[in-house]
Amino acid sequence: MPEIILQHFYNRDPAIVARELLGKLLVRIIDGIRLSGYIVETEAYYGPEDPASRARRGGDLARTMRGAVGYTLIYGIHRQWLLNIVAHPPECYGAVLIRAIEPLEGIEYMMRYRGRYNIHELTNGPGRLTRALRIDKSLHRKPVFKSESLLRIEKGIDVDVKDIAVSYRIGVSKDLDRPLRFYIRGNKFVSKK
DNA sequence: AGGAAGATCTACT
DNA sequence: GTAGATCTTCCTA
Repeated sequence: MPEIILQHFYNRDPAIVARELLGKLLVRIIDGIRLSGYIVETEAYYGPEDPASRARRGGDLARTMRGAVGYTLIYGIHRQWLLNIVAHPPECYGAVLIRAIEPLEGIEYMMRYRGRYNIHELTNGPGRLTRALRIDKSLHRKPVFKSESLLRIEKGIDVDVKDIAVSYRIGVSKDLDRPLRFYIRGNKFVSKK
């Protein structure tokens, strides 16, 4: 039986959650088919004090980032959907962006749907993985800690601390002074070295 | 009602 | 390496 990750896992600092999400299994059920992949790259985002955070702009995204943890936060940019998980201590803002996964189940389905047949180009980027897993705005604000969710996070593999690499975030024009991107060193499915 | 910004991806040179 | 595609969201008037 697959083991779901419980809600309290997300009730911590987003950087901690981002690091510990590495190796977890992202599972998507679509048309009764199970698609999945190990999370191999994440980024942590904070509240309005974070120049790269969507919380800065207010509105629904900011409210969601301060709302219940363990829920999806999905927003569009440049015609793609980006998947985040709300994660923060009580009364704070925070979310973790899922940037890349290593495909495990349903690889053929993902290839057909995305029209890409090179496995290394299937899910190595935040916009790419949402397309491969058919994730869109209809999955916004849904719990990933329930075993019946169509998009959820399950226990995956243990990642050794020494295999975790850290860098500054990618694609942001103004970053914080501390590196908030986490990825599995040497993994072939990470979006960038 | 309009405008601007943006946590990207792809194709082409 | 870089330009351009093309969409959602929020802010201002």
